[in-house]
Amino acid sequence: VRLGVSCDWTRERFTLDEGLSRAVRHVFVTLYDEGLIYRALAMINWCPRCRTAISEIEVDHRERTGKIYLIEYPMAIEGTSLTVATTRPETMLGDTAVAVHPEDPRYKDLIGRDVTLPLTGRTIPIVGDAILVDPEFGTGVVKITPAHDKNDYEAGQRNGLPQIQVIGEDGRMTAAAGERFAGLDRFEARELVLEELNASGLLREVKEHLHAVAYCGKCDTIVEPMISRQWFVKIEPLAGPAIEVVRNGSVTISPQSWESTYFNWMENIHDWCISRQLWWGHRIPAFYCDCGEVVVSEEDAPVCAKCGKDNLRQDSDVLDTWFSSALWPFSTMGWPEQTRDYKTFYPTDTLVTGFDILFFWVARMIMMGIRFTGKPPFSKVFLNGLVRDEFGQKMSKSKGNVIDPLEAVDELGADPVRFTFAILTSGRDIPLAKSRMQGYAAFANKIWNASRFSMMHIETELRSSKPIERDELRMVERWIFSRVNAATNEVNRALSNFRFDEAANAIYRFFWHEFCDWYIEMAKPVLLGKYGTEDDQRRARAVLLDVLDRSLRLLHPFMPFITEELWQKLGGVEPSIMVAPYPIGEEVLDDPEAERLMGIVQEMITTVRNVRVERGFTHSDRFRLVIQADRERDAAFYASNSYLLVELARLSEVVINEKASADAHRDVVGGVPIAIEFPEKVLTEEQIARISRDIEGLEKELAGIEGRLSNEQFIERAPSSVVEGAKSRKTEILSRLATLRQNLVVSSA
RNA sequence: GCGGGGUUAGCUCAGUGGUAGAGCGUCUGCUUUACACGCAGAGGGUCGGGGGUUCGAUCCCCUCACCCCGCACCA
Repeated sequence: VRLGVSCDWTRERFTLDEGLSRAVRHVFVTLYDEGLIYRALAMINWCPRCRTAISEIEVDHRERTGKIYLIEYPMAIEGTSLTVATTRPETMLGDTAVAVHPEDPRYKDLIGRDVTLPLTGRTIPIVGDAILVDPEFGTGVVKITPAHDKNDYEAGQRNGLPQIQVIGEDGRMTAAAGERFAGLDRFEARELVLEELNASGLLREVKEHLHAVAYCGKCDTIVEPMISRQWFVKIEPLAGPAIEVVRNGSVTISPQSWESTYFNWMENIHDWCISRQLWWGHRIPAFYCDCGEVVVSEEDAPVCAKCGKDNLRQDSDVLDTWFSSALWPFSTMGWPEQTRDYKTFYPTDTLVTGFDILFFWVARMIMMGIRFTGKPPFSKVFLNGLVRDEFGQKMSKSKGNVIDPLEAVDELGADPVRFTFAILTSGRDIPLAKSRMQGYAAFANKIWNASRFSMMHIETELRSSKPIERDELRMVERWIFSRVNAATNEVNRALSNFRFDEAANAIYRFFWHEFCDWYIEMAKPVLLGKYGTEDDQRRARAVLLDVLDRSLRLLHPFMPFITEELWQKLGGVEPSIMVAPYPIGEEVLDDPEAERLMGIVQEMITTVRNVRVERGFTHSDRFRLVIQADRERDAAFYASNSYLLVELARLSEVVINEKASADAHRDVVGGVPIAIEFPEKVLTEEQIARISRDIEGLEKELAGIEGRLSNEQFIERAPSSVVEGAKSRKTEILSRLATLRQNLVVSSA
């Protein structure tokens, strides 16, 4: 809100609202009836701290250098032994077999025999399992703990092994782990196991080992794989159509590189464990009857379908929060009723969110949306990057590099903060920097001051006065219209591609470096009544207002507060800039001739300023500028606009097509020769060196161009525009070289 | 291991098959009557290394190195 987000707060919704809860129950029951939701005993990820099952994507895998232990399991008969490798020694208490590869010549004859499980004395079999065992890894012998490892669980199923649960839901060892271990925390148990193994000489070796450890995404506790009865969504039938809509383009993901990530995940998707042993959430609408019947129903208190009893016990588990979130686009609209809201607002257009919830939320909304409404919930997804600090590091309290946006808003204002986010959003992570925000606070200030200046010269009634006659415009006015139109086109194009950085940059560049730095300065002589007629002045005011108005509207989404404030002061037609039409490009404003001529004027001004500094003249020294215009039309243009050069380049006089004094500084700008008549004849060493450097650079470039132009294949194969470009550049370099050399000759005379 | 992204100016990042850009920072001038949160000017890059395609590669292809991020993992 403080950043200027405009929402319809009457539509605020919470996933536990009654309407949304009904949608959740309806979806659950429907999927259950279709067999897409099932309850099963399976290996799941258990967080011993949260005391709940969590889904695959809530588990974070992190690389850790831990230890791997080689443990000797004595053979029952021969007095020999097998050595297994493990990173989790405490789980050996629940081992029900050891496995070897059935083709491994070292061990294959042992399959079917037994080993004694140390510390417990239990006898467990040696089995052959080609899937579980990689003979190249470790010792080629694997201990199997079907109750506490996903791969071991599957191997256990394949080999008909019993499961012994030695770690409980609280992360402590169970009675099945044996008296000495029962009640110990799983990590304390690990130490004791190692101690005892060491004491009996069975711990053969301890090595450093890099492996991934699974952590709970919410609380960072190490996850425990466990066998547990949970509810699941059979996800593949839902994933298929969700893959298809992205593949056929009915849903696009920007930046596009995320599409492959999406496919990669969706094509290897696992069934979704949706039950949670928490008290907060949507209760699972499953009811159990004493007679053993399970009733899944949308009703609050269903009766048993089999025996008719009405005192059923509801499942105590709740649903994963993402289950209800997946329904958000339509559950918030009153679905499953065909409400007016639902028909009006579903599906929507664009979803903007963080890439970190692409799987948690976006993918699931697409799957559920298609399944229950027949349409994907949106056609465009824009994923913004993670906000990082100015060096690209993740923000964290411990690093002390956190920038709180709200504090920044207090300090600098909402507009600069908002603009900074926009201009940094290129599609990757956002390296947020205080200096950046300060820079755009300066921009806000610039907007304020430019508007203040404009308002000094604008009369309010201009708003309603007759439209500007294009035929009457001066070249500089045609130019600024052409430029504001180019900026408008660029902003619109960038926004439609979700390139907020390009859009913000385009408006920043235009407003500051074209409108303020050039146009306002060029308009001043007329606005201040120094040049031109009263008509000229009136028209200049109207143009100023028009361009400022377009700029503010263009800027409004990026800086809502300041633009609204200024708009109100300017007295807009609409009640708020929020409802004023957003500018779109108008071809009639494009003006290549104005851009060409004004480009040359600007370059002339820059050249004079530049040479002024190089020659050590001050701000107030004035010189005469001689322009050699080769076309009559251009000559007329320079003549009628010479005041621009006089004012902005601080000249005494501009003359066209006259002979310049022999010792004038000569240059060529946009093909137009100019001469600046400085009062001094002799250049300093430094100035000569400077000119020589320029000459050297041009000669080098010339050599390159000549090399290309003398290459027949270049002439033949390169597009003619490129060849022509090279030729004209050559001409320009030659004339610039000639004039620069002349400057040197004069100086040595 | 599989997949994706990155390596461009001191810092953070845009960018294009045809003479390298921005913001901030740096340096030098300037009380020019909207703005010193400013104006004007300047300096600064073998576009990660190597090879290839091309008339021409920072851009396309291959390869190597390093850095991120997913996913899957060898107990």
